[in-house]
Amino acid sequence: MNLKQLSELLGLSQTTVSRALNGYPEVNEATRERVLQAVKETGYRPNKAAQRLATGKAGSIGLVMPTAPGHQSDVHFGEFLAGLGEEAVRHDFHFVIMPADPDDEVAALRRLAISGNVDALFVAYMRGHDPRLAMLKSLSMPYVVHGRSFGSEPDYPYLDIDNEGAFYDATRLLLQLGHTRFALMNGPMHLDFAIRRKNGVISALAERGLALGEGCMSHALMTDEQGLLAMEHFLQLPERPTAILCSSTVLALGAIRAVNQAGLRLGEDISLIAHDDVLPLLKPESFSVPLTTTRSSLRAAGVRIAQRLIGTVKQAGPFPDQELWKTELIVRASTGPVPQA
Amino acid sequence: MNLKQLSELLGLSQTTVSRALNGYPEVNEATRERVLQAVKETGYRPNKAAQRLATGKAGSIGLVMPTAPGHQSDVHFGEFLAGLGEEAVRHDFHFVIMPADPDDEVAALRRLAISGNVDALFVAYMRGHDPRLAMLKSLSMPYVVHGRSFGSEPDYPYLDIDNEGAFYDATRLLLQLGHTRFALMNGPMHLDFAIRRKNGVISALAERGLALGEGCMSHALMTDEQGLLAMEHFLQLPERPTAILCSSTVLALGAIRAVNQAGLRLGEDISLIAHDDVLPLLKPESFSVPLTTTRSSLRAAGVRIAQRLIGTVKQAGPFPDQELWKTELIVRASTGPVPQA
DNA sequence: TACATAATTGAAAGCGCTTTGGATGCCACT
DNA sequence: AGTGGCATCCAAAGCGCTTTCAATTATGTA
Repeated sequence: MNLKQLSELLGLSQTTVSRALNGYPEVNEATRERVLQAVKETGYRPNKAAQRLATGKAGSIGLVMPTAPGHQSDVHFGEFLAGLGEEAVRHDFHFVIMPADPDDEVAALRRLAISGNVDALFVAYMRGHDPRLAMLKSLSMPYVVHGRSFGSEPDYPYLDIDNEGAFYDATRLLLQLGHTRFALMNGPMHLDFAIRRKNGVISALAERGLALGEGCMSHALMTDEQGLLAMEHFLQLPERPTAILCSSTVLALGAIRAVNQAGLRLGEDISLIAHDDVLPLLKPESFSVPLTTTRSSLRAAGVRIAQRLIGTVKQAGPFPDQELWKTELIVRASTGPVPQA
Repeated sequence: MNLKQLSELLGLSQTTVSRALNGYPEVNEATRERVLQAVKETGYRPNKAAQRLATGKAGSIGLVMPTAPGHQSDVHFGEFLAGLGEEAVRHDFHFVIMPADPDDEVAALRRLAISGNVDALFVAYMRGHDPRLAMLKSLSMPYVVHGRSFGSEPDYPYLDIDNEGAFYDATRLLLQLGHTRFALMNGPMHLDFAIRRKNGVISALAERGLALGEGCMSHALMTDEQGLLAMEHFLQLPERPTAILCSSTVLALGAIRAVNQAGLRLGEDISLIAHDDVLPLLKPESFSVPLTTTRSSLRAAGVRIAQRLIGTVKQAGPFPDQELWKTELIVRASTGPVPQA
């Protein structure tokens, strides 16, 4: 069933039917009723490809998903997607996901943009000096970046959380508790958030004349296994750190296992603060020793970015171009005063 | 830059250029070279919407993602998607994800199909007597179901793992170790896999004249928090179970925390077998007590389903319509002989 | 009653691509 | 020279929708 058939059925022109469907004012209310009724009865749905071709709008936002054999999927991706979806469903938008080899993201993004399948782009996993920014700017298609790109001019639309501030605050809390030997368990080194979190820690320490010790910084994928390994490493250090900053509750999971296995007590022998993306599968408050965290909902960020993206496509008023969300520092039981030597 | 402009630039007809690009044989090799060269220089990309309209093929597979405010995202979804993506990227396919309220999945699936945005559908989160099957059959669009629908005639294309067999085998192992008091920590009750796993457990027990005790079965979202709660409940039972079957390593995470908090030892006081979807963030072998598991890679299933879907769209030979994958039972340290009373 | 104005409706021209159904020219072959 | 076959190429017809421009009818005004 297509427009032509439907309009013949109704004895109307395609024009009028199309207008009735799209809410144009110049069509008689009675006719509109009739059309709507017929749509219900026939189950007619406009062909999106044709609509897309005619209007240039697709009602979709595009994103690339890094993937490859052996490339580990990322919990955070799914959670973020849920946020985007939550908003998209309200506007009858959908996503076009372009899977791409992690080495090929720039090209994949360009392909996606040019494909004509999407109205706007969402970009994540930002890196320092990210090469995608230049490409995006040249594209004349709306986009929003999740995160920022350290080292690039901040003249692009983004939504980020204050990673540096979060880890600065977390570090200060631990300093106030008397800790002096710190370690940072971070995400992959090239990612923007990792860079900023590191800076937050370093600058808080520097204010007290301290620094991260030798071997007290790890960069790894954020899985529990990597958390375990990193923590085991920290615990073997001659000057064992007493305060751990951790980029994810997933990492913390493994880290805490290592602490337990070493016979140490979390919150007493070792203090730990993790960043909490509010993943539904892992609640810091239900850890056996509830975790002190810096918190910011990944999902909420997804919702917000979808709002901005969809709003821009629909020309629904101006949105702030750049948003930096503060994180909350929530103190629970995994942090305590430095143990007496 | 569109086809018309490109062809004018080359002094050829759109027909010839189109053919050159799509590998038709009736175009002179020299001309084809020339065209390809021009494409490189101009950066021309065919408009997908137009291609879609003309051919009826979109190079995409569609899926609906259940989402709503308050609806928890699911780790397994992301992992599965990674598998789909891994295969899709090889064929230059992409996904169209339709977010939908969980109550609205049938309609969302239909919208997606009719939208003309996709060539094939992938369907997951199957339920008993799933209403989507009838709709899919009426659709004349290729699809593959991940899982099955208990209670429906198995006359649809699917890929499933042998959930019943897995939990049957796991239960038998525990029976052989002398356990008699069992509990099952399952996923949401309406989901097909949960039904079959339950059946596997029940039938293995029945062979020994045993059954699940009162209150020894939980159905919940597969998060660590729910695992914790369920296990706490089990441990308070007057006839405390000694053998736990668990539908996910994520649930196991919380469950084990409860075991530890109760001062019990995993693999001694309590034996536990979990189903392992091979999530990269949670490796059963790196639990402090490595987990005995039934294993089947969710990601591999994603890859396979993508193969079938894309193969069908590309008409690349026949695929088996129904696949049932065996799981592996991998014995590690979380299972041991029943403790002496 | 005559004419301007508003309210409805349609015809037809695209959107950018694929593909059908010829053309055209060149060659071998009889 | 005449014919058929082959290799190339092209014009034009869609695919299903939106939208411009124009036509028609209904309404209101002088």
